[in-house]
Amino acid sequence: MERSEISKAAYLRFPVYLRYLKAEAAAGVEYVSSSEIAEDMHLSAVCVRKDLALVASEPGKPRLGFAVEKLICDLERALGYHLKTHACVVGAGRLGRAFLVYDGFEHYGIDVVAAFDISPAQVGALSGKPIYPMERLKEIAERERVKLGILTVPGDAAQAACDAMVEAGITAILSFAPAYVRVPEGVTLRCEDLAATLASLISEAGEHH
Amino acid sequence: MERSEISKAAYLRFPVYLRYLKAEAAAGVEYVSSSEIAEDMHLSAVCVRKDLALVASEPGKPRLGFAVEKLICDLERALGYHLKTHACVVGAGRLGRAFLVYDGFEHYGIDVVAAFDISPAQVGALSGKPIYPMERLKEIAERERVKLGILTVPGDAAQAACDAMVEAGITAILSFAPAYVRVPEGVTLRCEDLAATLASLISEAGEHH
DNA sequence: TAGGAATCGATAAAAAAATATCGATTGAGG
DNA sequence: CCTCAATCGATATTTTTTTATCGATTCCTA
Repeated sequence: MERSEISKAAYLRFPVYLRYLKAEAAAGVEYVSSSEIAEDMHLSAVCVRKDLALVASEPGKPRLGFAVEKLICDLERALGYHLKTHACVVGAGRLGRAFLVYDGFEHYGIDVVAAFDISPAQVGALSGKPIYPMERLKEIAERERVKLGILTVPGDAAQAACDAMVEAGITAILSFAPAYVRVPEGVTLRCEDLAATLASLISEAGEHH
Repeated sequence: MERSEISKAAYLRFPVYLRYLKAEAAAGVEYVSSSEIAEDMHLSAVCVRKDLALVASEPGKPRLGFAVEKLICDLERALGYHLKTHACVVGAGRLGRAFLVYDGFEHYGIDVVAAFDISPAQVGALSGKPIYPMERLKEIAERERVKLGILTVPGDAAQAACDAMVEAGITAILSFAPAYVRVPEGVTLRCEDLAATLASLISEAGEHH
C-alpha cells in the first residue's frame, strides 16, 4: 500500500477534511483553496497543502485551488471508504444497540451485520439487525466474513469477549469497554475511552486562558 | 498549569497507563517496572519511563519499579480526574441516551446532569436523569454550571445545536454528529467520527502484512 | 492581450517526539 | 556482607512532523 508514505498524523486529519469539503460541496462551492481550508479549520496553510498533495489525483490550480468534488473522491479512496467490510457489535447494551442501528456507517464502507450478547434477554433483533447469543459469534462471524468488531460490554467482561472475538477470526477491534484488554499479535485494537476523552477535553478547554 | 510541559502525545497515553495499572492493581501487583509496562502495552521502555517521570510524585526504585497504587493516584491527578465538572447531552437519540445513563463518567470527575432534545417525544427522564426540551438548554446549563456538552444529534441539526450550546455558555463540546461544525474562538471542540474511526481501524489492520 | 495577484508545489529549516546509550543506584541471592 | 543483575534517570541521537521560504504557474481584470 502506498499509504505507508502518508504520515499518521495526516491520516487522522483526512476525515476532518472530508467533512469540511462535504459541507462546502453542499453549499455549492466548486473550488476551494488550501488557505481557505486552513483558516476555517484552524490549521496552517502549508500543512493543508501538504496533506492534500498526498491524496489529490490532480494538482491544485493556482488562483483557484482544488475541485471540491474531485477532492472528496480522492479522500474517500485514500481512506478506503470504497471497500466493503462487515462488522459486528459485541455487547448489546445501550451503546451497542446504538451502534447496531446507526445508519451512518454505510458511507464509510462498513456494514454492521449483527450484534451479540451474553444475556438471553437481549437476543432478538433491532431495526432488522439480528442480535445473537454469544455462543454463535464464531459461527456467524465466519459465515459472514466479519473482520471488524465493536466491543461494548462492561469492563469486567471485556477480556473474555475480546478473546471470543479473536477466536472468531476478527482482526480489528474497536473497544469502548472501560478496561484494559490484551490481544495477540496480528489483531489491531483501538480503545476509545469515552470518559477519558471527555476528561481530556475539559483540561484542554481549561488551558484556553 | 504545569501540564504545558507534558507532550500532547504523552498526555494521550496516560489514560491507557491508568487502565493498565488499575488492572495490575486488581491483580494484586504492588510494584511494576517500566519494562514490564512497555512489553505489555507494546511500547518502548524508554518512552514509558519518560512518560512516568512526567507524573510520578516519587522516583521509581531500581530493581523494583514504581508503586502501582501511588502511580494511579499521580496519573489521576495529572489527568484532572479529581476535579468535578457538569456535563449535558444534546440530542437524546440512542447514542445520547446511552451517554446520559452511562455510569462510568463519575470516576473521571464528570457528572452528566441532563439531556436535551428538540423532539417533545423524547422529553422526560431516564434512570433519574432528566431530558428537557431544547428551549430550556440555556436556562438549565447556566443554573447547573454546565461547561461540557456531548453533541449527539443528526448531522443536519449539528450546527444549530452547537450554536445553542455555545450560547448557553458551554465551553467544551464533544461532537458525535456526522457533520462539520464551527465554533467561535474560546470554545474547544472535539469531533469523534465513529464511522471514520472504524474505517481507519480497518486500513490499519490491513497493513499488518 | 498583457499585467498582476494569488495560489501551488518543492526545498529547506525548525520543532517535537520517539528511540538509543550509559553511568548510578539498589534490592536480591549467595 | 558483598557481588550481581536489573532498573532508573539523564544526555544524546535519530526520526517524524510541522512550519517557513521561494520561484513557477495561471486565472482574473483592465
